Amino acid sequence: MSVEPKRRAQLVEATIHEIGETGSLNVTVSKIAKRAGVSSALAFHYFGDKEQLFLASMRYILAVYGAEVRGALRAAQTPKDRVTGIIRSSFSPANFRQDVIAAWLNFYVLALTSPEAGRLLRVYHRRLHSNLVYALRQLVGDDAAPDVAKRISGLIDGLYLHYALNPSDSDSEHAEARVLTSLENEIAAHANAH
Amino acid sequence: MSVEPKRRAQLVEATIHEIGETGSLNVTVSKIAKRAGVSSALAFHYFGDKEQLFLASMRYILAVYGAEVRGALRAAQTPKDRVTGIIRSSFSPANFRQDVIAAWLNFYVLALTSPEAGRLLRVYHRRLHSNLVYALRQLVGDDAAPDVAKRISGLIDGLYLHYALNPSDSDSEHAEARVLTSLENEIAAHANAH
DNA sequence: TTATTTGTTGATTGACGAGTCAATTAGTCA
DNA sequence: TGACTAATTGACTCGTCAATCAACAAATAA
Repeated sequence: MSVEPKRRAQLVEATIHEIGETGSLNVTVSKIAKRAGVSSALAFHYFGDKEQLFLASMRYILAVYGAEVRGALRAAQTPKDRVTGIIRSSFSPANFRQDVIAAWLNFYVLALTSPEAGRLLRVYHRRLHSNLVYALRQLVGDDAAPDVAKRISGLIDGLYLHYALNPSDSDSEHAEARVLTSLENEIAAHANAH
Repeated sequence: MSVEPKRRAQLVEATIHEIGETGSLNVTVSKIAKRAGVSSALAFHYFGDKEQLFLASMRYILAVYGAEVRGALRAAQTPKDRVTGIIRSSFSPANFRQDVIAAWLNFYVLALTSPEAGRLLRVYHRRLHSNLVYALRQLVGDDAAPDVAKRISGLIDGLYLHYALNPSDSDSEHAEARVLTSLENEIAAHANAH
């Protein structure tokens, strides 16, 4: 079998680690390649240029997250299980890690300049949103679901940001619990409106 | 009077515009200086190096925001006025602008590598948090206030992030309304617990 | 007037990094 | 074995940019 997929994966993972360690996109292809154990020329050979390497790394992170969400949804029995599953996925060990979060944050910045990066993030947002809306309908009603979903996903991203700035004062369980509390508030607010 | 403060202000504002336009911290000192109408050497003369220029720009943005919050708090009559005042300040025209938000986002990234940038952001977070807690005490009780504050500030930052990615699908009133709705939820949840 | 400080710049440099390319090695198959 | 392809690299180019510096202008003081 060809070694190409393996090399691509090595380079993508090295990219994420490097971004996480440096905390910025100012990482050299040489450094990434060295971490992956290959020459920089090989990175260019496989990815064309630096931006494509970044985009591949984004897709990888998004794919990992997406797989986690799908798994949680598959295992869910009740509507509430679905929502909590989505929330839990966001704070799972695979996603809620310094280097991954640093990469996320940097990809948001990248999205300001790279149309393709923006597209990827928007696709992810839409999927997350529609998953949430679908799961929330039976909990807070069809009318409220979209707005509630925006508040929940907004809170998730905000807590990511806080964690990026201050990993010490909030761990994943803390953050997860905060979002779940908000969810309870939303459900209660809906129940009271009737 | 000396021209120094004027030049510093020109350079700081040019920095923010440049970051907003570029969408990243990959802006050259020359570009910034040209926008400010001076030579790049002058920027180095006044700020020492590029990072100091960035930090001065952060302090400027933080100062503008802080002044706005203080104004809102001064005008507030009731506890609820205080909280809504803080929330409104976050989405005021001066703060909720593409270039300012792009700068914010980039400063978060900068905080990952620059200790001083991290310090500045953490100071801002703490101030925002304590302002919120103080205002929330009478609305949701002493015990709940800190947690509620975290959820509200988390939501604010998350909506900033969403706006940075997708300015079209959410304007400042939309975002503000979302946070205010969450605030209502929190207040209602507290009322129901008694 | 002359001397001194303040403001300002153009020219320069040293380092670094993206991307290219010609050349080498490893692997495959007839 | 030999012919061919895939994988890989070291060395190089070209551009960019942060930072420095020597010099000059303009205001201010003596």
